[in-house]
Parts: sequence; structure tokens; C-alpha cells
Amino acid sequence: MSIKKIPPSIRTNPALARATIADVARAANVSKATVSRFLNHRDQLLTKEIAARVELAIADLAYSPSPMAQALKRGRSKLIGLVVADVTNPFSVAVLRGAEKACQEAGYLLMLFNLGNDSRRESEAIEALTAYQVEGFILNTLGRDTKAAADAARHGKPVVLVDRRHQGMQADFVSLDNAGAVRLGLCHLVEAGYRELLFVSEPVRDISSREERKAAFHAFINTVAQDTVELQGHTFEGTENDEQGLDDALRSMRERAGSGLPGVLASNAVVTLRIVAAVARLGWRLGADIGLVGFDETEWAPYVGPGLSTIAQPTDELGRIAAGCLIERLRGLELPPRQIYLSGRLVTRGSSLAIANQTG
Amino acid sequence: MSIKKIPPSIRTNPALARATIADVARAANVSKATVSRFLNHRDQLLTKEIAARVELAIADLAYSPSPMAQALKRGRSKLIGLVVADVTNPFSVAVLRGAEKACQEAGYLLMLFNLGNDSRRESEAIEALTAYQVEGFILNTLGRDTKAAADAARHGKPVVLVDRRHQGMQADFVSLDNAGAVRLGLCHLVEAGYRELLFVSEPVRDISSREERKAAFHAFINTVAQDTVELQGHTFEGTENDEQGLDDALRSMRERAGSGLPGVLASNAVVTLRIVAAVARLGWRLGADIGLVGFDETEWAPYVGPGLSTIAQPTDELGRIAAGCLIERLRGLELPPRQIYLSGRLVTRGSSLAIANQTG
DNA sequence: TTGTAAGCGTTATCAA
DNA sequence: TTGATAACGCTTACAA
Repeated sequence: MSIKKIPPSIRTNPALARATIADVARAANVSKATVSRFLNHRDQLLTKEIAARVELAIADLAYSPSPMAQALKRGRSKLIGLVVADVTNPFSVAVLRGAEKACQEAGYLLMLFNLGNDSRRESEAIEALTAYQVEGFILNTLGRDTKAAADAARHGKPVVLVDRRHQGMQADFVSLDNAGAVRLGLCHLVEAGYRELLFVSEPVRDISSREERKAAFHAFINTVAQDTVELQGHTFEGTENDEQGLDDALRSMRERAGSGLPGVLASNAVVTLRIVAAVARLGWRLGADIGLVGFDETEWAPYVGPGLSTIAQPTDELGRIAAGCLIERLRGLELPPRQIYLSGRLVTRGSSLAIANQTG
Repeated sequence: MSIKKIPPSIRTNPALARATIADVARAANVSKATVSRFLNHRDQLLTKEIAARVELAIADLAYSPSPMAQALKRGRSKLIGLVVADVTNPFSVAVLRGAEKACQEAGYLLMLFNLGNDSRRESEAIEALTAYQVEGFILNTLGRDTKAAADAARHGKPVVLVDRRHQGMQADFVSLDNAGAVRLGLCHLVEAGYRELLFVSEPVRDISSREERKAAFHAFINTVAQDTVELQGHTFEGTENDEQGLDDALRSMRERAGSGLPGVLASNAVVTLRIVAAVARLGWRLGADIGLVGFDETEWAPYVGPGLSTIAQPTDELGRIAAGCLIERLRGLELPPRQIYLSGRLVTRGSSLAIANQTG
């Protein structure tokens, strides 16, 4: 007579080891299958009597099923992969927050992979996450290294892109209505009396949101604006180090403006700060000497200079909706790729109020 | 004769399905065990001949082992759980970033759970993460709902606390040297000529870092300072809504100061902004009318008013070291709980330069 | 040095 | 309605 099963109470301290379905089965004097049925089909097939016994045992042992084992068996893991180009980017974090919330509510957990702005690692990220059987992806990345993502999609894992489109990738896409948001900011500048406009951006490259914003700027200058008022528009793209270039761009804009007022639209929060710094270097006053509207609302916008006007993105919602799209797909929704655009909101403050600042 | 095994090539499209160890074994004409050995013990036991065959098959099929299955078998998952009180807090994000980096380098992936400032969900978070077999925890939480964390620790899962200590919890702890940092800021204010000091904090409650900062403020006022210069110190704790209270506290501080100079130390970035707003409401000039040193260096600090002096925390390093501690434990390091303190760095700007601002 | 087989904690298929 | 039993993809005694 050989000992076939070493009871878990001997294998390891019972108080410490997580109870398994076998433990519950033993305690309730039923088979593992029955416990599993109780868990997954609840009251479909079970005698009240037995169900009660199982329920008790589960409570007793504080049992909860192992998602790992479930994942292995079912091929589904209740895990969602989130790949971010840069966690330090406040926009990404806000999206992350929204997404995380929606996932939690739907019983999913988030596995995070931060690229740290190294877009070459995108495939690595997706492969690592795929290995862990994540059921789908939320991607806020450049989409340069798009192979793995396309693979994932082909393997039937739904993908949602946030803010940045991937070239030729068929997937749900959730983003700010960049064109509308840019118009919002520019209309406001024009109404506030600024006539010589400058769009300042980080290098556009192939980053879709930057492209869209720049294109919207040009469109506004070329069409809408020319009908109503005399308007000039230029753009400047520069990296963090190009202070000189930015200063020059601002100076020549002001020269072009002559007696008119120059106004700047920044393409994101980082650029906004750069412009604020440049304006300080030049000794100009925000609002009075130069108008400024920034992208992305931040906690500090109200306190810089006379307060910064901004175009606020519904970041939380972007994240929530992205997660929502994904979860719908996971529940079986079959639909051609959707494109969802959310509107920006203009927050006006002193930096775009020429008159208030001139008199005040 | 029954068909025992349906080959994977029929079960599902082979191009799409991930290869398993069995596929590799078949392709290399060896047993699964051999493949497993190749993976885990590399060249310990294998014929060159066979090793080469296995290697080839692995490359051919683009095989990589399923961490889920490994986790199930080994009980180890190469997963680390990170629980954050609030992802929108820039400090948390910075820590997250550092931790994520270190984890990636060591081959771990991060599972993130955000409490969204609802500290009651701490146990829920830890349980969810435990279910996924995370091997250890990095916690940046209040530690109010400490049961689950203690459980985890008892179950042999190492825990590292960042920034916030948990009552009675024996675990590695990584944090700013709050006392030293506070001294740094206060010494600077005193040297810059400020004599009537105020410490402004969010409600301290039981949050260890806040307690420590407040205590350090009092200690500084009571001992170090009295010997050298006449000094007064008060503290104010208020929530976001208590603008009135903050204004009053600042006003009475300035009254107490008389002809001397009042200086404020903010306990974190949020409070710093609140003070900036209050100073604007009161119509005072930062630096000249009131000195300000804030906690936490931010991207916007240089651009608010005359520039904000801050005490910068080595956030990235805190995260990296926290993750490092955890990984050491996972590798088997046995040691009593460590407490690791990193120094803050003072960044001086206009907000604490009374003279420069008065003349300028 | 390699293969066989059991088992990790589930779920699903089949009988009973 | 319930219970055996065979997977899921891997590791690891134990045999060979």
C-alpha cells in the first residue's frame, strides 16, 4: 500500500498555502469538477444541498481560483497589456489611470510595459506581454516597430491605439479630435486679438497626433482665417536643446507682427514650458507681449505667469474608453475598426488675454 | 485504434498558434524533458549534437516558454506586484518608472494596481496580485489596510515599502531622508534671511512621511535654530478646500514676522502649488514678501513666479532601489529588514532669494 | 546523457 | 446531477 497523495496539510503549512480546488473538493466531499461547476455555472446544474456545501467549504478555506491555472486551461488570462512610450509623460499617465480603472471594474488586471521612449523595444514589450497570455493590448506608442503589434492582432488579440495611430494598422483608435482642438485654440487667439500666429511643436516625424495638429494649424491659416481677418501663420519644430532656434522663431514672429499681436500655440505641455522659458529669457510678458495657448491642462497651468490658457484633453476618458473598446472586443464584439474622437476643452487664462494684461 | 493526439497543426493554424515545448520536442526529435533541460540547464547535460538540434528547432518555431505554465509548475512567476496609492501623483509615477526599469532588467514584469487614493482597497489589490502569483510586492500605499500585506509577507512573499512605512510591518523600506531634507530646506531659508517659518502640509494623519517631515520641522526649530538665530516656527495642516485657512495662516505668519522675513516650507508639490495660489491671492511677491521652498522637484518649478526653490527627491533611484531590494530577496537574500534612506537635493531659485528679488 | 511520467490548479469531456 | 479523467505547457524525479 503506497501513499498516493500527500495531503496539503503535510506538504506545506496549511495556514500559509493557498487552498486549491482539490482542497475545497475534499472539504465539501465532492469532486473537483463539482467545485468547478459551482464556480463557473453556479446554479445551472447543482443540487441546493451540494451547492451549499461547496459554498461553505470555499468560504471556510478562503478559496479563490488561481488565474494562472485558469489561463493555462482556458487560454484566457483576464490580463490586459498596456504599453506606453513614456510613463513620465503626464498624458500617458492620465490615460493609464483611466484605463486601469475601467479594467479593474471589468475584472481585468493591467500589465504595464514602459518603453522609456525607446521605440525599438515595442516588439519586445508586446512579445513579453503576449507570453503572459494577455488578452489584448492598449498601445500608446509610436508604432515604428509595428511587427509584433500586427502579429498580436493577427493572433486574434484585440488592440486599441490611443492618441497615436500606427501606419497601416487596422485597430480601434481612440484620440483627441486634434483638428477640432487646434481650431478651438486658434479661434480663441484670433478673437483675443492675436494676428501673427506660430505653432510650436516637437519634431513631428511620423507621430500621428503631431502631424494632425500641425496640419490643422495650416488648414486653419489657409482657409477659415483668410476669409475673416488678415492672418499670418508659421510653424517651428525644435528639440529640447534648441533654445536658440526657439528664441529666434519667437523674435522673428514678433517682428513680423509689427504693431499687431503675436500668438503661439504649443503642441503639448512640454513645449508649453519651453515657450514659457523662452519668453522669460526674452523678457517679454505673457499675454501682453505674446499670446500663448498650450496643449494639455496641467495642475501648474494656473500658476505660471498670468496663468496659462490651455486646451484640455479628456485624458481620463480617453483611457476609459480605450479600455472599454478593448473589453467589448474581448466579450466578442465583431466590428470593423472604430475611430473614436473626443473633443478638447479650452481653458482661458491670462496668457491669451492681451487687453486685460496691457491695461492691468 | 483511437486518435489519441490531434496534432497542433490541425487543432489551430500553426502559423498563428504559439509553439509549445511539445512542438519543439517533435521537431528536434527529442523528448520534452530534453528541451526543458536545454532551456534551463543549457549545456550541463546535453550532447552537443542534441543541443544543436534543439536550438535549431527552437529558432525555427520561434518558441519561447509560457511563463504561465512555468509559474504554475514552479510556483514562481517572474511577476512583481506594484501597488500605488495614486498614479496621478508625480512622485508615485517617478518611482514607478524607476522600479519598472529595474524589473525589466532583471527579467521581471510589473503588474500594476492603482488604489486611486482609496486606501480601503489595499487588501483587495494585494489579494488580486497574489492570485496571479506575483513573487513580491512594491508598496507605495498608506498601509491602513495592512492585513493582506502582512499576509503576503507571512506567505514568504517579500515586500518593499516605498516612502510610506506601514505600522508594525517588518519589511524593507526605501525612502527619502525626510529629516535631512527638511533641514536642508530650513537651513537654506534661514541663511537666505527668513526668520519666521511656517511648515504647510496636507493632513498628517498616520502617513509616515508627512509625520517625519513635520517632526523634523519642529526639531529644527527647537534645537538647531535656537542656538544661532532668533527663530519662530509654526505649522499649518489643511485640505485642498481650506483656502481660507491657508490664507489666514500666511497672513498671521507675516504679521508675526514684523519687519523680519517670513518663509514657508511646503511638504509636497501639491501643497507648493496651493501656496503659490494663496500668495497670488494675497498679492504678495514670492521671494521678496515671502520665502518658499517646496518639496519635490517638478518640470514647472523653474517657471512659476521667480522660479520655485525645491527639495528634489531622487525618485528614479528610490524606485530602482526598491525594485533592487525586492529582487535581491527573490534571489534568496536573507537579512533583517533594511531601511534605506536617500538624500534630497536642494535646488535654489528665486522664491527663496529675498535680497535678489527686493533689489531686482 | 536521455526518456518516461507525474503533477502544478484548472476546465471540459465523457460516463455513470 | 455528479464523478473520473484527460488535457493546458511546463519541470523534475526517477529510470534507463
